[in-house]
Amino acid sequence: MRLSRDFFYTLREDVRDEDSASGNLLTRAGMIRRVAAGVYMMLPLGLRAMEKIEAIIREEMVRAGSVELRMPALIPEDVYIASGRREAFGASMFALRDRGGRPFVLGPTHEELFAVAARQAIHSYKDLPLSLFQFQTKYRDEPRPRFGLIRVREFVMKDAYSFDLDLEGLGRSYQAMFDAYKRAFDRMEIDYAIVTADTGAMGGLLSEEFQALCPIGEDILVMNEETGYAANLEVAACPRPEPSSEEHRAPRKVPTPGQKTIEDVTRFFGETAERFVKTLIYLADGRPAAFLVRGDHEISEVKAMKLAGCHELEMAPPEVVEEVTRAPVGFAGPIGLEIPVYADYSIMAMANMITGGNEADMHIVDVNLEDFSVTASGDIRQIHEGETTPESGGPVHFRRGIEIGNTFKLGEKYSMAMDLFYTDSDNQRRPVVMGSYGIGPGRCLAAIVEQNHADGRIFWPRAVAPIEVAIVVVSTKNETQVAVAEGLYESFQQAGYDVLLDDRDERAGIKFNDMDLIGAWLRVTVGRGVAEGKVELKLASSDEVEEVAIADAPARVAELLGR
RNA sequence: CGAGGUGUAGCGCAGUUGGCUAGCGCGCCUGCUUUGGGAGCAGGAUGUCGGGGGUUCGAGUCCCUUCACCUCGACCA
Repeated sequence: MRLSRDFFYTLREDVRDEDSASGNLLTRAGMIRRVAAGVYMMLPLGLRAMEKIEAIIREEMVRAGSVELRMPALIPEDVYIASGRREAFGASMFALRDRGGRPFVLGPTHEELFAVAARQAIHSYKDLPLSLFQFQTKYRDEPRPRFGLIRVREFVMKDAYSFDLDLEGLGRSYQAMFDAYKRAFDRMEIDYAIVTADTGAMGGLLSEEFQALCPIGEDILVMNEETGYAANLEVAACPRPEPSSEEHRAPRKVPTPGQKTIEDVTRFFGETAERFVKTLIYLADGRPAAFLVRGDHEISEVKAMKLAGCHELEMAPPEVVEEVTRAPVGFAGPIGLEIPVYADYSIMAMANMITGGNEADMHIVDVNLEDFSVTASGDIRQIHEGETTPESGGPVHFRRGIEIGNTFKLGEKYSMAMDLFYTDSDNQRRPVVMGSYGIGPGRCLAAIVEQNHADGRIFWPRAVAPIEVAIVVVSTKNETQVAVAEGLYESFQQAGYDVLLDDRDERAGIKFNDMDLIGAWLRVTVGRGVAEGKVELKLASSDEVEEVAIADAPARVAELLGR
C-alpha cells in the first residue's frame, strides 16, 4: 500500500467508549471503527491482519482433512425450531421477516444447516467420516457488547463440523481438529490454555475451550500448572468435605431484626460464614426451587442447572421469594419449604447450621440435615482459589481468558433433531455422530493485540503482522530519496511481501510514530543516508538500527523476514 | 431487564446562577519558515449543542419525552 493514496489514518488520542487496549489501539491505528455497539468496520489494515489469521486457520483446517464451503447467514427460522434452539437462543437471535411475512433469523451458529447439508451426501457408512468448515458471519444480539472485537454482535467465525459412524470415529475427528487448533494458535503465537468447559446450549458430551490468557478475559480459568489441570470456573469440580463430627443440637429460633445478608448475620452472630447456609430461590424452567450453598460459597448456575435438570435458571423475583418462603427477601431457609431443595455437597457435611427462618427478622441456629428435606445434592458451587480437587492434584489458582476457540463432541443430538442417519454394514439405520469446532478470528486479533502491546504500539507476531516491511521516505521533497524508496517498494512488491510505502508529505516523526502504532514488522528508512548510498533497517522488536547499502537492502530484508 | 453515567466540530474536551456572534487543544485548509521521533509563525474553514416537545423576552444551560452510547449487575455458545 502506498500511504499517499491509500485509505489510511491514525488517531493521536485514545477513543472514548473503547474500554480495552486492543479496541483502542486497533481504532487508533485505523484498523477498525465502531459503527454501533458490538458492530465494527474492518478497515484495510485490520482486514489484512484478519485475512492473515484466517489464512492460518484455513491452512490448518485443510491439513486436518476438512472441506470448505459456505452457508448463508440468513436462515429460515424453522431450521432452529426443529432443533429446539430457537427457544434456547431466545432474544439473542436477530429475527426478521421477509416481505411475505415469513420468519427468518440471522444465524448465530450453524450446526443445524450443516446437518441438513450433510443429509444430502451421507446415506451409507461408506460416506463417513466427513469434515466440513466455513468462514461465515454470525449474529448474536448480545445484551452487552464490550471490549472492542472481543464481545460483538456481528463477527466472523470459522466453524467446522465432523460427521462420524460412532463415538470412536468422533474421537479421531475430534483429535484431528484439536491438533489443528493447537497448530493454528501456535502459529499466531497466542499464549493460551485449553480448559474443559460447559456444553451449555450446544448440548453434547464434551467441550473444551482454547482460552487466550489475558487480564481482561471474561472467563475465569481454574488451573494447576504442575499437574496440567485446567477447567472453566463454570465446571471446575469442587472438593467434597468430610462430614462434620459435631454432635447435632436441636434447632431454635433467634430473632435477627434487619439482618439480611450473610455479612449482616456473621457480624450479628459473631460466627464465620462457614456456619451459615445461603438459601437461594431460583426459577428453574419457570418453577421455583431452592439452592443451598454454604455462607462463604457462591453458586455456580451452570452446575445448578445440571443438578436440577433444567434448561433455564434465573433468580426468582422478590414476589416469588416472599410467596415460597412466606417471609421478606433475606430470611429464606430450607426448613418447611414446599419446593424442590437442591443442596451443595458442602451442606451435606455440615452440622448445627445457621439458616434463614422463613419468617421476618428470624434465623434458626443448630439446624441439621434431619430438620429439612433435600431433593438432590451435588456440586453446585464455584471453587475457590487455593482449594484442591482430586482432579487438580494440588491447589488451584485462577487466570482469566478470552475464549478464542472451542471444540464440542456433540454426539447424536443434532443428527436426531435434523434427521441425519446412515445405513451401516448390517443394514441398520443409525444416527450420524457429530462434532463442532469454532474459532473467532476477530477474538484472535483482539487477543493478539491485548497480549502484544506497549507504549501505545502494537507488536505483531510475525505471522499475522499486516505490514511486513514499511518504507519511510524521510523527505518526499528529496528526489533521490523518493527514487530509492520507489525502487525498493517495487522490489519488495515483486518479492511478495506485505509492504507499505509511507510517501506522505509529513514530517519524519509523524511517520515513525505511525509505523510504530500500526506495528510494521520491519522499517526501512530512506533518508539522509541515501547520499552515501545507504538506507536503514529497523525491526519493531529491537532498538537497533542497521545501515545497509541500497543494493544490499533487498537481500538483507529477505533475510530478516526469513523469506 | 435493574442501577448509575455520558451525548457540544473529524478526535479529545470546557461551557458559571438561563443572557451578546458557542469555545479550547489536536486534526483539517492557505501562506511562510522548517524538515531524522507527533515542529514554529500568521491567517482560515468546520457545529441539526443526539432527536422531539415545553417553560421563557431569551435555552447548550431549566422541565417533559425519546434515541444512542458507556459502566456495574442480570443475562449469554
